[in-house]
Amino acid sequence: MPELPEVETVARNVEPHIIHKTISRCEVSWPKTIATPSVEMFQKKIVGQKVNSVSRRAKFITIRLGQDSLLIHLRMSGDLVICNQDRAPQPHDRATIHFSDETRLVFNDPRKFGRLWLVNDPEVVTGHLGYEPLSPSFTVAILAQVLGSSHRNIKAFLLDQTQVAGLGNIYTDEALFRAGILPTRKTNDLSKKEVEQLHFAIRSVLEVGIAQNGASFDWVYRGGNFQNNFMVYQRNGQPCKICGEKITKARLGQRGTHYCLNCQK
DNA sequence: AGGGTAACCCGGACGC
DNA sequence: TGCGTCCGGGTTACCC
Repeated sequence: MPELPEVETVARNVEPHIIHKTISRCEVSWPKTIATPSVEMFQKKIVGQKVNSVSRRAKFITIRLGQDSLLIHLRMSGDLVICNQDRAPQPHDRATIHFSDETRLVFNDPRKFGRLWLVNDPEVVTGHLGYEPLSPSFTVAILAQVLGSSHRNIKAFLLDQTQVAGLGNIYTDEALFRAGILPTRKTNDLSKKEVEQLHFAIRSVLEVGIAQNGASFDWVYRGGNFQNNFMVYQRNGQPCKICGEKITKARLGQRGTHYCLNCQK
């Protein structure tokens, strides 16, 4: 095996390092609720299985194995690290999957919010999810349809993974700003033009976020550079980058919600 | 159906 | 310096 640099990675960078490899061993060091089914079953069943493919569904990473599928949700602070056997264990390593060629896939997660599943059918985990916003099937007409069938405020709707899947608090606030829509608006009260703007905003915000490898705030919430593109998120009290008005932060649906009262209607 | 709340976590920021 | 308290990310459970 050639020299393998340690890679702090995002999902789409994992595949080339693990594809077609066979799992020889698995350690889970935080045995409370991290793994489904039980940690014991997880560790036992995963050994001997070969990686067939790596894909993504909303915020879930799906690794199809010979027999089962391994699903990973990083939540906020989770990280996947590809390394060789020389890497010393780190303080927040929660699970380590060893491959027969001595390389490893380490799940590191300071906040212990991330989750792992080993299931026969990935739909058991992801079956409840709504539309994939970057999929061609997610059209303006589809968005208009799901918005029309709900009576909630748009902020809560966008966070609901069973409707449109994959937006978290940051991307919801950023998408609503870019669409010029206040987070308190009702889903079934948006004009045709606003739905079009929202559809475009959801996609572009995710595309930029993915291109930037996500956002970093500090050493825990670390990733890429999307924070440089924040228009409203965590900018409360600061001037709007478009109109100069102070960005407002309010509590909506138990979540910090950031918006510009001038740019968003 | 929608909304509100609590729980799960813990490093960091803040106040005293 | 040191200690206590609160925050926030995503999700589920549960209640009204």
